[in-house]
Amino acid sequence: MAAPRFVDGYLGYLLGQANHALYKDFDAHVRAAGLSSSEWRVLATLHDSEPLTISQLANEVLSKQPTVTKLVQRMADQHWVVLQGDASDQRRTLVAATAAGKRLVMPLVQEARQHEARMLSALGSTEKAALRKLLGKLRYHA
Amino acid sequence: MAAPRFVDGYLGYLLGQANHALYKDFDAHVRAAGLSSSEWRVLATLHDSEPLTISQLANEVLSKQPTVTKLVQRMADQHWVVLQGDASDQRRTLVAATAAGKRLVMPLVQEARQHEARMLSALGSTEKAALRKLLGKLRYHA
DNA sequence: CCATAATACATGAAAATTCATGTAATCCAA
DNA sequence: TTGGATTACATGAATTTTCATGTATTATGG
Repeated sequence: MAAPRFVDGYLGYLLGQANHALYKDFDAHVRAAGLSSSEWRVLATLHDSEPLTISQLANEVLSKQPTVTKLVQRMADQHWVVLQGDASDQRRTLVAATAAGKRLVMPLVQEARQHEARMLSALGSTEKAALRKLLGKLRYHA
Repeated sequence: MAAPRFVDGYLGYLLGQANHALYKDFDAHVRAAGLSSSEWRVLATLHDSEPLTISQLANEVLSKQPTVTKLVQRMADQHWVVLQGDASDQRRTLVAATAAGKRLVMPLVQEARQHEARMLSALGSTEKAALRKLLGKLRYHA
């Protein structure tokens, strides 16, 4: 038998693989709706949220600020989001989902819930709770 | 109290956040060694592995085939990997880490082990085992 | 106040990624 | 066999992301 590879036991690798498995499976739905995965993450975040600043959004969607600046500019061109200055701090740009953006993403959110349920059907309810708790701990501890 | 956002309960989001937290923290070490995160993943995979084809590697590092083709070409220019045709199937290109590539990545692998241990120190040993098992299940079930 | 620092974002250039497609090698069924 | 799929990879063009930097606004210590 071959010696086990480093990556096969490495948490970063396991997390990445699990994350990718979830993402890749659902990506077809996202593309079918006419969105890129970045755009999906933005709209999934904004559709039931207060407007967020560029930086807050960058943190949410795990990207860099210039990436998000340009991403939301493209999305604004398609009228999926609106950008407006924050009156209380003129350095900030607030990003909000438009009605059109919400209409576009709503069915996907429903599909995401169903997809998640299918993925989690392999786990018992105790395991599900444990997983969420463990992921939360990891994220917090980083 | 504000209504909970969709993303805050969404598994994909939690996985992504946990993954990013792990990655972001370690990325400074990777950059300090003169590697991009893609290059780190390639060398971490190859340093204790048999040579892999481009497609196998793309699957391992969660990228697309053209991305990896060009990535390993750049890495070959720096003599971190070598590319050679597979004699038994001339369509294939095999990628292997060079001695220089291994020397470069070895200290990082050690740091990764330590970093992982620090991250996991928030969890008990039962929790650690549970986490690995759960991630494995998710990945398999996708 | 004021000068300085810090914050928030935009932008141009460079780099990386991805898509669409092309080519060559292999497989396989008739 | 052999001709049509299939597989594996490379490549050019387009897109996206990132880096480095610049500008404007807000915070803060003296």
